[in-house]
Amino acid sequence: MKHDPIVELLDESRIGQEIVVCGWIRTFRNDTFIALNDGSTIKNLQLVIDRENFSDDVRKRLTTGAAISAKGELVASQGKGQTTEVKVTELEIHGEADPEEFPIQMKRHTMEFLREKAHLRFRTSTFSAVFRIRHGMTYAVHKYFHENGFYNVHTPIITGSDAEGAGEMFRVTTLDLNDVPKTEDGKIDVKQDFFGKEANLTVSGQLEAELAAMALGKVYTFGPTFRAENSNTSRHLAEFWMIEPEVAFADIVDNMDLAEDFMQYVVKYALDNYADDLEFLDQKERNDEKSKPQNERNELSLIERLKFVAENNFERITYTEAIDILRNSKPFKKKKFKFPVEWGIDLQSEHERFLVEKHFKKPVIITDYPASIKAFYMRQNDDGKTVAAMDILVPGIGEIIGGSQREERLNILMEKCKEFDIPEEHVWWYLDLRKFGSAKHAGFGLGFERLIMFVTGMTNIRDVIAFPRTPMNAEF
RNA sequence: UCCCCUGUAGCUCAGUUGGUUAGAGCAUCUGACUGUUAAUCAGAGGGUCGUUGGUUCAAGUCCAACCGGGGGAGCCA
Repeated sequence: MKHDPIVELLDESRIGQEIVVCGWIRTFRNDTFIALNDGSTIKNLQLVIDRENFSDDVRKRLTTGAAISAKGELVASQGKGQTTEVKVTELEIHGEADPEEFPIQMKRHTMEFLREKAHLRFRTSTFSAVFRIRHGMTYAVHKYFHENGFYNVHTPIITGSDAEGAGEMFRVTTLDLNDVPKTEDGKIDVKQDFFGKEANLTVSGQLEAELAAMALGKVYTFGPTFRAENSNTSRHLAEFWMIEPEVAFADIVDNMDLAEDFMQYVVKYALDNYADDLEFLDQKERNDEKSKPQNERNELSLIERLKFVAENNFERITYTEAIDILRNSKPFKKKKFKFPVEWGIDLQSEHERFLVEKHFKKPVIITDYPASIKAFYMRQNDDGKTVAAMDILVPGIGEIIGGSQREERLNILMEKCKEFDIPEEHVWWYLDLRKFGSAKHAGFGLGFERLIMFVTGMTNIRDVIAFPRTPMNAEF
């Protein structure tokens, strides 16, 4: 059915035209006024039903959630809440929504309740705003990389490489689980499986992206990623989307510059293109925070935070400097930290939060971590103790980006494999890259959902993805 | 996986030291009103108190196990 998106009918320029709209009823007030939403904008269009032209029977079926289309003239509104409205002449009800059963009402629901109604939560203002912004961020990611000379690479979702050490993996198999073929010594006979070897869902496209970068120069991946960790937190998913740029002839500083420029670009894109949705989420956050104690509220509003990030440089410190700051901090001296702070140990959430939310109050890039707490492929620094790693931490979410300059020297990488107990035959292709035209290169991984949390102000990662996959949860 | 909190109407919640027939607001239904803005006003219906077992004359309330949800931690993006 040919029809006009509501987003185009809200300002005065089309007043006087005959229009057709389709959408879902948010409320039907006073037996006369329909608030209609079609997903093209967070705002509703008001339809005015002349009671004399529409029977009681028709009006009775106009309930919250029903799908309708309407034809009529767009006129200047007589009421105060909107500039335009539709004087309806024809009305069609496509699908009723039984008010006794339809669970979504024109009032506040908890995020937990809506999470159980995953098929209907798109109909709410909050989630439609989140998913419009999510789309915009997807577009902004591709736009940024395309405009900066990067090529998108589709790295495999099913992978035979298992030495990345990035986390627990989901096994992929076509073997009959009720009758698994065994070898003579009682182990699973993987030779009979689909790929003739163990296969898993990818935990990262990085190693493959490196191969592409060392030919195409600048590449990025943007795809689904799977971690079979039993993580029950507001910032972990079993299935999430990750963005992984990889750049040849780049060092750790180039990498930081790229990450910061990228973050500022996509945040600015949201501010410039999704003002209505952000305004709504900004207001929602203020309302939600009214019930919280002062010290748990954000000092800046959502939109103020985004503007701040778009306009200010990130703080850059080394791991060693971070340890010094922590050891000289008030909470350390008053023994408020639960975990010890000393050079060589990994930073805990409480330490990261102090640095980002209390000390610097802005995104922080921490570099040059001890080699022992980072992955085997990260480039060893000249001090022999640290590697050229970088994590970007943002207020409220924590780690949003993790990256590094990669070890390009074959002999050092081979030593690292030994140290980390990674058999060379598992990563021969990755090592080969260092044999033939090796060069320094760097990249990072950015959790897309964590970016969406940051941009929308949503506090649970399950509420920024349409169908969250978490332990014991895959209903839809 | 660990620690803490929590589960009462469609939704959000109250329910006292265990004690009659289980409470409110919103939603729903009926009626009134008719330029409303989460419309308003009057009335009505709506409950296996997460599940199972236990203590007790008596359990929404106490105990145990299990199942869900939330917050925090670890792992990380």
